[in-house]
Amino acid sequence: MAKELKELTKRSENYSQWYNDLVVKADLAEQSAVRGCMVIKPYGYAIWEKMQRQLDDMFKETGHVNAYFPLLIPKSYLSREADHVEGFAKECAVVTHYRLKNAPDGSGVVVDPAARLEEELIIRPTSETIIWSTYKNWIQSYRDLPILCNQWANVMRWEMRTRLFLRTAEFLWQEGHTAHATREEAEEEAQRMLHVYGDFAEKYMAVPVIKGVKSANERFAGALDTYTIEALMQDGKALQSGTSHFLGQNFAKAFDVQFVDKENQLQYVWATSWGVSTRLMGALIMTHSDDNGLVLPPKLAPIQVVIVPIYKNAEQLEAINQKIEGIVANLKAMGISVKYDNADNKRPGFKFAEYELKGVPVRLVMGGRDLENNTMEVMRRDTLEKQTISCDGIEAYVKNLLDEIQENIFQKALKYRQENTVKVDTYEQFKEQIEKGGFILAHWDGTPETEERIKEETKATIRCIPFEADEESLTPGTCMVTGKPSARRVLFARAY
RNA sequence: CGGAAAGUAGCGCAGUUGGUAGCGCACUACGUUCGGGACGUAGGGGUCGGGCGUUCGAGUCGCCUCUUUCCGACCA
Repeated sequence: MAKELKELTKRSENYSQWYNDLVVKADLAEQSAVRGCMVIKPYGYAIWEKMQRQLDDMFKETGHVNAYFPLLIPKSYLSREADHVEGFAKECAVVTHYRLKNAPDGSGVVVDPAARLEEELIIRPTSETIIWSTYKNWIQSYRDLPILCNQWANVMRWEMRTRLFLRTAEFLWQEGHTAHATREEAEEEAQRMLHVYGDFAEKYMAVPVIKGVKSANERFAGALDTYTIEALMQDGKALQSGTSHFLGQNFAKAFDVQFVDKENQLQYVWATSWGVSTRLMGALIMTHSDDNGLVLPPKLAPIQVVIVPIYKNAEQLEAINQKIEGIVANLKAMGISVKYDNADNKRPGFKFAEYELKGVPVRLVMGGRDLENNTMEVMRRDTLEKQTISCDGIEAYVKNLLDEIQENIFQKALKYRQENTVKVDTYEQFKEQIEKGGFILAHWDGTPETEERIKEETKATIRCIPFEADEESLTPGTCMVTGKPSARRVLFARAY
């Protein structure tokens, strides 16, 4: 194995170090000079674009449209909704001035003290407030409802500790903000979007997720209910991968958004918001990767197939080029993104290692032997298995293999999660089990106090109250901590 | 904002009792190679985070300062 990969493996005892190295070495992203921010590099961004496109299609299919709202939010807006103010992190970037001037001593530019803003502007940490202040003007009658808008944007939260893709000061996301005439419709919307996220995670990212509702402690500030998808990473920690909130009438009341219903009565509208971010990239990386690097699901891989020639001289390369040309064209015609890397400045072994690091699902190799035999070597990234097969019909074989890889990595992740999800009945067992990582299903008395105590003593939180559960989990029991009655088991884990 | 550590070439690091900076990777040129990150030869690149001090002399010692990383609190 190559030196650099050995280094990567050696460090894998420290998962977070391994993760960071992987992100950097696979050329996905790097730390920016700006505190806590990241530079998403072209290869990483290509993955994000694929995710974005797919999600956007799914939003459109469910009747949503895109819009865009301002980056800057007047400070007073953030004071409107009481719970939102109380619960939301105050770590925000604040704009106080609107002009620079040349420093009198010629040392560069300084902030012009005369250009102080009367009201400070906040760089959006999320857009509920600015959007609801806008919706107020869009909504008069029940005929104006529902409003089903989504925004692709960047947001900023001045996080104390950051990690590439998982928690950065600035991140890319989409936030859906909808307005409805009835409570039922809004609740339905919040759940619908959670299922869209769940489908996306499982069918495209090949990341199995548990869908459920958050406990009061973990709920979004200002929401009546927060629905979540929770994924289990390979180090046994949970990652909240997407959330959908039923906001009730809280924001409508805070921003005075009312409509006239069919009976000519004035009503406050019902709201939802939902979002996923570049954190999904973190989930993708941490769910599938191994010590050779990234493993990408074929449906999101920017390069699905890479072809590497092995040759001794220019004539041989020319012969291989000609042979490959047709195969590349056929693969492309089938909608497969393929890269033929016949660059002369890297040796084959280098290319192999590099594309493995980048998680390309399938590698095809043609050398002198293959040229004579009309064969190619096929390697699949998920299992690293190699096979030599005939060039005739290789396109169909590859197409099929991509589907198989997509399914296989999902099953592998699902198996891992199943093996690392256990039920415990006593607090002692719980404390022991939580050290091993993984999901724990346990009974809880439903009080924030007990939840808080568990968090303090074990660092574990209630990830969600799952929608789907086996019969035993839905049978009442007693809280593992207090012994009080519990309606059902809930999902615990340590989380990112 | 509390606790710990680190700043020396693009990256990762070494640098002894103070004597004027080195290694690996990467980079450039040429040649030989090419079925799992090639090798040889020859090159280019740093006034050691910043400031002050001690000293004939500071990467090394002292003080101050800045920055970053890690562990906590906060969070998609």
